[in-house]
Amino acid sequence: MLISDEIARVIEEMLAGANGDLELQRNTLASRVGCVPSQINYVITSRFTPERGYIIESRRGGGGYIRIIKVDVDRDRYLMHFFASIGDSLDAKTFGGYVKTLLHNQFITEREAEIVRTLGEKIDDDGKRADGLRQVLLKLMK
Amino acid sequence: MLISDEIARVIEEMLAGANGDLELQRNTLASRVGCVPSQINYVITSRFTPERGYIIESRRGGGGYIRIIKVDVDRDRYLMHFFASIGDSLDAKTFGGYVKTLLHNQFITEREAEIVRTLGEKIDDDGKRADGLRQVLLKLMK
DNA sequence: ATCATAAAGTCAAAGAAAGTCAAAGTCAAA
DNA sequence: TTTGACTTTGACTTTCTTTGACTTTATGAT
Repeated sequence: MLISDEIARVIEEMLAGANGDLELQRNTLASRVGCVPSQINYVITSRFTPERGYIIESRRGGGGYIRIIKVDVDRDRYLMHFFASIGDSLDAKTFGGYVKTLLHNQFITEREAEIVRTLGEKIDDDGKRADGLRQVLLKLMK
Repeated sequence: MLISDEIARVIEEMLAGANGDLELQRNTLASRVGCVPSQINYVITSRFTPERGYIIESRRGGGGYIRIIKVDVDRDRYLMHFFASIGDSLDAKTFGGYVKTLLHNQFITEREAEIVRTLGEKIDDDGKRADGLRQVLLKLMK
């Protein structure tokens, strides 16, 4: 049984008890579960990724922390479906369509749509475009 | 809980009760909140910066004080200046700095900042990055 | 003018967290 | 049995905070 899996289990447990919004101390967790601190980073980057619906924030120095937010993708059928339907590649035109839909359904404001369109135009790669849109959605679902 | 955050909280509170123009005694505040006087300076320089829309004045000696003014910058003028300072090429880090500044000065919301950051990460080219940010600003200035 | 006192400012050291990265280990699949 | 993905470890880096000794500036009394 892997330590990393154990760490992930503990984090998920804490996350559940914190309504999907958890703030933890890296060193504390590391010593509690018995591993080196940097392994916490490994677990987070390998398992609590944006792709899987997690948002990570952190701060160093005194009073530092790591914040893990679980985006409840199931909360909204529509968004979930939307999210899934994006796929891993998106040409510019389709991208625009998605933005329009989001705006229409009031998931984003007009200003936000402008920003997404404008920056979307600067992305060359279809994969990155899909990735970007999915990540934006995750942030907004917070 | 950080003492610096507590100090910042107290200052903001006083600032609110003083219509954005506050004069305080460093030593008095320090002893009230229980820290060394120089920590007040630390909090001011790390949190009440011009970037975030504060002006600091002070005087030493008998009857000395620190004055903190929360300033509301003129939107269009500021954006214009900002716009000009971007230039035609922007590395990822500088881009992030600009976003932070816009957020701090409340020209964009937290959500909008997230969008800009997320999509900004998907842009490879320094020129396109600068271009994108400038265009976003133009949209917001409308 | 000079000196005592009262502020605030500066700066560097120490402390407290988290981040990065590469080397070494594990293990299953080809 | 070699390869390659995934894991474990620890040294080193970066960021942020706390503290205190020392400096500078202002006021007022002698």
